[in-house]
Amino acid sequence: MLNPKISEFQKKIYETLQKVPKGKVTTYATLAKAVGCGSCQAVGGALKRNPFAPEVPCHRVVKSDLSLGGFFGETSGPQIDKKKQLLICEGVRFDQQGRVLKDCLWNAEY
DNA sequence: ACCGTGACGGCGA
DNA sequence: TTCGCCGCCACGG
Repeated sequence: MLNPKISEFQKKIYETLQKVPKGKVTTYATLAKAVGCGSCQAVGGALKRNPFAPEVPCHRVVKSDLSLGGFFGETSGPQIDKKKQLLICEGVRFDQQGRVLKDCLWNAEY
């Protein structure tokens, strides 16, 4: 549905995520700070149960160490591979370590 | 590089 | 409705 009942907490996360331009990625910690939350895991949990799958680009969120992190509840597997391909498709580059290049990170500290 | 702890929200029993 | 446990993490030792 377009209007499921969600908490303001998740709403903020989704809006912040939508501010991330295509071809760029952000981290859980950055999102957590953006919403004023001290827990990065809470952010991940919200994305995990993200009711707006294609609407909210949850695939543009990576871990603070620039690794892909998880995707739809899978820390590894076909979902993660899909996530990687999706990011590449948007223009995000990866190194041989499977990490996102830092210049692809979205600077939210303006 | 690895393991343990910290922190916050959501969901299940 | 309340309590407890888990989770797409982060960071320090």
